[in-house]
Amino acid sequence: MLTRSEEDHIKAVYALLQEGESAFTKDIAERLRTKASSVTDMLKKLSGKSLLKHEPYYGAKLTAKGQAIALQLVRRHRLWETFLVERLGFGWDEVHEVAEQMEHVANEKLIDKLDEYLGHPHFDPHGDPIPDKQGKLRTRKTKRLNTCKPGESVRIAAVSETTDGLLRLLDAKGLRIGTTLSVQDVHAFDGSMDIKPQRGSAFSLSKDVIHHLQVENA
Amino acid sequence: MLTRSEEDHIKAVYALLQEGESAFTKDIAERLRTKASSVTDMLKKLSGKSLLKHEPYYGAKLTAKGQAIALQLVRRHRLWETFLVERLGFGWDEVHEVAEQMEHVANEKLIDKLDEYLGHPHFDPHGDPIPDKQGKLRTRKTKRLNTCKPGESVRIAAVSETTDGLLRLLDAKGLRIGTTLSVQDVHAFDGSMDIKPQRGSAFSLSKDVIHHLQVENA
DNA sequence: AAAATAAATTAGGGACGCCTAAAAAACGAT
DNA sequence: ATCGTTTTTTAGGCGTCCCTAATTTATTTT
Ligand SMILES: [Mn+2]
Ligand SMILES: [Mn+2]
Ligand SMILES: [Mn+2]
Ligand SMILES: [Mn+2]
Repeated sequence: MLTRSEEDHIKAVYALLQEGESAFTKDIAERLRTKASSVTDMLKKLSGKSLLKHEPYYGAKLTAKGQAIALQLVRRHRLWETFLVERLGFGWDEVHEVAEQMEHVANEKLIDKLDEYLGHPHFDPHGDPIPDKQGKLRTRKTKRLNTCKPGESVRIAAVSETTDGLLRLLDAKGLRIGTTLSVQDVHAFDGSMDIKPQRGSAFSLSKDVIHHLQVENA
Repeated sequence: MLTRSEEDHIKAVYALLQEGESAFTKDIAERLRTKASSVTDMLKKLSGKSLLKHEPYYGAKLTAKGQAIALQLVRRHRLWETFLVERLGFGWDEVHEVAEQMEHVANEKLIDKLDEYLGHPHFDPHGDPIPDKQGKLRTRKTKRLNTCKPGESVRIAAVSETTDGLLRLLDAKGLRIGTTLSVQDVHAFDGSMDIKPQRGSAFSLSKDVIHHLQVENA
């Protein structure tokens, strides 16, 4: 049985490995709002449990066993987020912290039944894929909105590296998962983009917003 | 913010105070499957936080503050149990351990929304009352089935001091919350009782079972 | 009232998860 | 190649929560 702290470290390593070759001490510490020395301690401990390989000074990578655990945690987190939004009526900007706690409730039957209750969803409220019981992720070909050219028509598939503030801004602009929009203009000066949702009139989005939007062709 | 262990100790004290004047170290330890010396440590700590009063050698009583916390914990525990049984389809003998973990997820909005989602239930799957947001408990006048006399007709209101084995036995006999039955005979020899459910034929229940059944007049 | 027993507390210690400060290693820029 | 900066590790320590063993207090028996 893993502790909450062990689980959070494994999840942080997993997330960082999505971005790069190796998960570095500093980045793990930053994610978990802890100190590098604490992370080193934990990497040693998890390494001893064969959940990851720690190459001192060169970061950590998950073992197959560690990755399987990470995927289960991601599964739990995203299923609970889905439950909170779809059943309890939480806003998509309110669920992360709660799911961060709920993901540590360890009971296989609970997650199986929750998954079934929700109708085996493939994506969470932020558009992130939910691993199935075997840890398999549904992949899609998406690109970031900032890479799109004027004239393109796309659908919002996910919001990446979400923060509550970003999600509230999107809410305020009426943008959500599934919203279809066309790119009207891109301004080189500030990297902003003029877009027009399928329903509603056009408006502008800053560079800071558009690179968080993962879109797929409409 | 309280730790899981602190919360479990408060809940144990609360439960024991339902039975007696004071909650004793030994009984708390037994409930939490820990040692008396560990309990003493924790009682000191909680006493320092003004959540209970510890009279060395004479047990502990909750303060108003401690009792309010205990009631919120009981509320969370029983709401999650209700969710697990009514929404996820768990058996009433399977939910205690899971709820024991979920009750420690601390988020007021979560519990408010869960309560609403479940339709503000007043009783959990075992017939135990669910405190409302203010900690108020609905009281009923119930008695234990072993105190009933032949000829009485009663309804099962709750199962007290539940264990999974007891609940499975009741399941097997078709007895659940709300079942109406009449007392046919009581055998002084072994304390067993012959009962007849409203629908179905009569059978016998052992002393060990009937004193766990809280009933109200049908 | 003394002895035996039961219950609770104190003393001391281990594992864990976190910290700060110091030392070591790696990296980037000249 | 060396210097300064950044990153990581190591060393040492603290609070929590748990334990066993020893001691103290309370209760029950004789
Ligand atoms: Mn978490
Ligand atoms: Mn999410
Ligand atoms: Mn608990
Ligand atoms: Mn219950």
